[in-house]
Amino acid sequence: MRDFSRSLPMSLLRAREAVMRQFRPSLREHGLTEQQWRILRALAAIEAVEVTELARTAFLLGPSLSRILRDLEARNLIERKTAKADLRRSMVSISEKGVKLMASVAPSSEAIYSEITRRYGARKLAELQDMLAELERSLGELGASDEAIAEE
Amino acid sequence: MRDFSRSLPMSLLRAREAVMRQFRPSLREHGLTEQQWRILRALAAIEAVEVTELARTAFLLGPSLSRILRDLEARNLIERKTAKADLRRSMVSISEKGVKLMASVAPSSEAIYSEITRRYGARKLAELQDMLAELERSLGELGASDEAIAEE
DNA sequence: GGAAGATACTTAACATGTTAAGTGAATGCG
DNA sequence: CGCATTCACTTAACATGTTAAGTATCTTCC
Repeated sequence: MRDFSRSLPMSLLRAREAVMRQFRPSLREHGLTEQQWRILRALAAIEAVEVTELARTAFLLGPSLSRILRDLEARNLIERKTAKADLRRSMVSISEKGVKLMASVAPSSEAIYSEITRRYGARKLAELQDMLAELERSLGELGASDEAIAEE
Repeated sequence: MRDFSRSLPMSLLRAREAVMRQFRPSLREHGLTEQQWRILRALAAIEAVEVTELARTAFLLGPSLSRILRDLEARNLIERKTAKADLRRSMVSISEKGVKLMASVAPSSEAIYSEITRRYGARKLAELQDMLAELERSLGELGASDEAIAEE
């Protein structure tokens, strides 16, 4: 069996950890986890979104998102309103306080990203991202999460 | 601010998830999580290891590993002995039952890996792994986990 | 050889990942 | 219309990630 330390999942895990290790301390100083930061960033780009759509863009599972939104709301970093037309849906948006928090984190976050780009090389980084995207495509078509296949 | 869905951390996260989505169902059928599987694979390659060294090879933090080893031991998949020379250290090894479980999982795991390689391309896969390894190197030198730097 | 510091874990506490089950609200359709 | 199905979330339960604190053992150095 292949030396598992050189398997694709391990390579991806280690690479991602190497990257996140750069960001976590800064986020932590601002009282944010990686996931909370993803949510704020996703929200900053739009007026309001449904929870399900937010889960897709922030790449979080529903249950995780549910909990995190509860906490972010308690901290007044986001706001929710139930949609008028469909009481099941709730629209989530970033609050003014959330925007301010983002503004305070963004500079250091940008600086870290720039430093990563500088060390690894911008061209190489773009190449890597392309290859990762194609890996996703290669696997996405078949192994998607909820294929309508008989549960047996 | 950069569209975060195209950021490096997200690219790596999505790619890894696309890969792991292929493996999880098979592991699950055998009652193993991804991390438990990593540990068994790491143990299969050697006679016995210290916990700290195992944490390094399986890429798990100490506390996670502590819990998982407790559970794997309860399931009789691994064995531990405290080292004679140093009572702090404990040597971990895979049990016979653990070896058998691995043997039952390995075929499907290998098949999945082969299919991923086939879909993405062996050459491309090797290239990707090289680029990931270099990303690690680029970032590892400075941002390592425990640099002896003033706590402020 | 004995106290201070370092080491190898383990526990604790809280946040998230993951799957299954629950809840209330829309939809489809006879 | 009415009832079964689907949908959009939320809760529950258990496993892991992450940081801090705890415990026992070992090492160092006077």
